This record gives sequence, structure tokens and C-alpha cells, in this order.
Amino acid sequence: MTPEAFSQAVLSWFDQHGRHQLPWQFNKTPYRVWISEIMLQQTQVATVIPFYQRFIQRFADVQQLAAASEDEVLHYWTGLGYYSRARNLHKAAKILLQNYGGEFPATLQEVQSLPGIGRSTAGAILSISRGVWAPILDGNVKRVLCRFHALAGWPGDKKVEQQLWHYAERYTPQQRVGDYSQAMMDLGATLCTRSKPSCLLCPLQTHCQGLAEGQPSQYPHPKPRKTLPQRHTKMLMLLNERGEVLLEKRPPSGIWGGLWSFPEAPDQSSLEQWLQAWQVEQQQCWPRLSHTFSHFQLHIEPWLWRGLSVRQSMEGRQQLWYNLQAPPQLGLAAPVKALLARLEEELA
DNA sequence: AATCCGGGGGT
DNA sequence: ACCCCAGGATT
Repeated sequence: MTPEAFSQAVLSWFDQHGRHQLPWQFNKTPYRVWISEIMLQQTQVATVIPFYQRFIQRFADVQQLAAASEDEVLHYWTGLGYYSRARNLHKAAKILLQNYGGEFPATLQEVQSLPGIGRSTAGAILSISRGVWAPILDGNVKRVLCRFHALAGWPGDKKVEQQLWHYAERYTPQQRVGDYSQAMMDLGATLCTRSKPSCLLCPLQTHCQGLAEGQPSQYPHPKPRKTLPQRHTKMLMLLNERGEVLLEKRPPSGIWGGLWSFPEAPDQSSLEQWLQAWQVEQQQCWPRLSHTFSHFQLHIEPWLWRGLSVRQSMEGRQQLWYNLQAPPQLGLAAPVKALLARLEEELA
């Protein structure tokens, strides 16, 4: 799809279906767009609207904002969150008054140098309020572009973000650049939503790679977990006098759902319950196993228990004695299979 | 309970 | 050059 066709499709959709009645879409001065863009960082439109109206009513222009106390500015921000946004807004207003005569500068560099304004927000302010050619890349636009190009990786990753800026630059049109910025944000906010996107209504559906793959909502990929949560458990290999070992069927859902596994003792009290139930003669600790899942890492401490005498209360659990010489055909959890193999060596 | 979010500040 | 944070909303 050519960049011209892309932006044309987005703009046509915006003319028909975009949002045009938002408070900051009237009288689009740099000041009013600036305030709205800062409020819209990390905060949704519906939440922002009443705050925006109160704020603009009290601080109608840069001069009034700069003249106010920080306390009062923060008062009008109370409930919006991310309060450094308000402090930066106040700081920037004073800089605008001191260094720019109260007028917004016209270049991306200068706007971006103001506290609280990065590349995307600077682009939004200049394109929407002044028609300056400047791409934007907020969360909505990132989502649209990741899906459109089926771009793998997490958008917070530098390489991925760089590629996204490249796409953003490519599609940003020379004409109607402000409408295009607004249109892309609307598209992401109303159709290309995080879950359940309305692809059938999307002006880009015929060229969207993510949709072509069948799972557009898998993009953008989520932030990778830095360190997987660690869980610990003991697996009890209860060996009877016939050389059989006890297995339990796991609940149908959850980890290893419906598979057979050793009895587990994740904590001390459950361990003691098993000890009392079986009155073990000999306990032998084996080297630990680690097993990694998508969302946590499991550290397994295997214990071999021999000389079982008493047996209590196995009701309510599906259990069986697994004969190592004549193994039944069962679904086994991976580490259980490994441990059973090791156990067979041990007894041979 | 986990995920998301633009920019700033710290490592 | 990366990592982490803020603070409310959504899922």
C-alpha cells in the first residue's frame, strides 16, 4: 500500500467516522492542543474531558498558567494522576513566557525541548495546531502500525520503536497533517483497540498484515517479563515394596491439567501431612530440577520415600501405583517423566 | 491481579 | 544506552 493510499484511507474514514466534537478540537491553538495532549498521555479521553474543561476555564492561556502557583495548577490536576505532567506544564509555561514571548515555537526541536514534551507530543501539537509536517507515535498509533505490518517485538524495545517511527514518517502526509494525526489516534482508540478490534470497519483492513495473519490482537507483543516469578515445590516419589511409585491425576485446568504427576508439597505443612500419612522409613533428596513456563519458573526438589507403612485418606484424589517395569500409558508432566526415568535407573 | 501508557530521571 | 517509575483505567 502506498503511503498516499494509506493516509487517504485514514483521512476519508476520519471525515466520516472520526471524533470531531472533543473540547480541544475547537479553537485549535497550540496552547489548547498542548494541554489536551499532556492530559491525554496515559489517560483516556472520557476521563480527560471534565479536567480539560475546568483547567482551560481557569488557565485560559500561557500567561495565566505561568502566573499561577504550582499548588493551584496541581489542584486542578488532582485526580488525573502522573502529577509530574502538571509540574512540567507549569515549568514549560514559564519558559514559554520568558524565552518565547508567550508564543509557542514553530520547530519540532524547540517544542521538544520543553519539559514534559517528547517527540510524539511535539509532533501532535505542531501538526494539529499549526499544520507542521511532523509524525506522531503514541500508544494508539503504535498499535495500528504494529498490526498493519505484523511487526513482532515489544514497542518499548528500541529497535522496534525505531521501526515504528520509520513507518510513522512514511505514512504522515504533507496535506491535512493535523487531521491525519487526529485520525490515527481516533483509529487506535475506537477501532484498532487493544482487545477485540473492529477490523471489519477499518479503512486499512484490506492491507493489514496482522489481520491477514488472522490474529491482529496478538500485536503489539507485550512487554517481556524481566524475571520470571519463581515458585518452589517438592515432588514426592513414594516407592512401595513392589517397586511401584504413586502418581496423582492433576486437576483438569491449570498447569499440566489432566496429566499424572507426583504428589506435591509446596510448603512445610503439606509436607508434614504427607509424612504423617505414610510414616516413611527412608527419605532421600535428589538434585533439583527447574522447569520454565511462560509465566513462572518452577524449582522442583524431588524426594524419594521408601519403607511406607501407614496409608491414610487418599479419598477424593485420583491416584495409581505406577509400575516402572510395566508402565501404563498415561500423560505425564515433563519433569515427572524425567524423574521416572531416573528412578528406573536407580532401581535397576 | 496484570497490563497499559510518553517522558524524565537514574544507573 | 538501557531500566524503572508514576497512578488511574481497563481487561
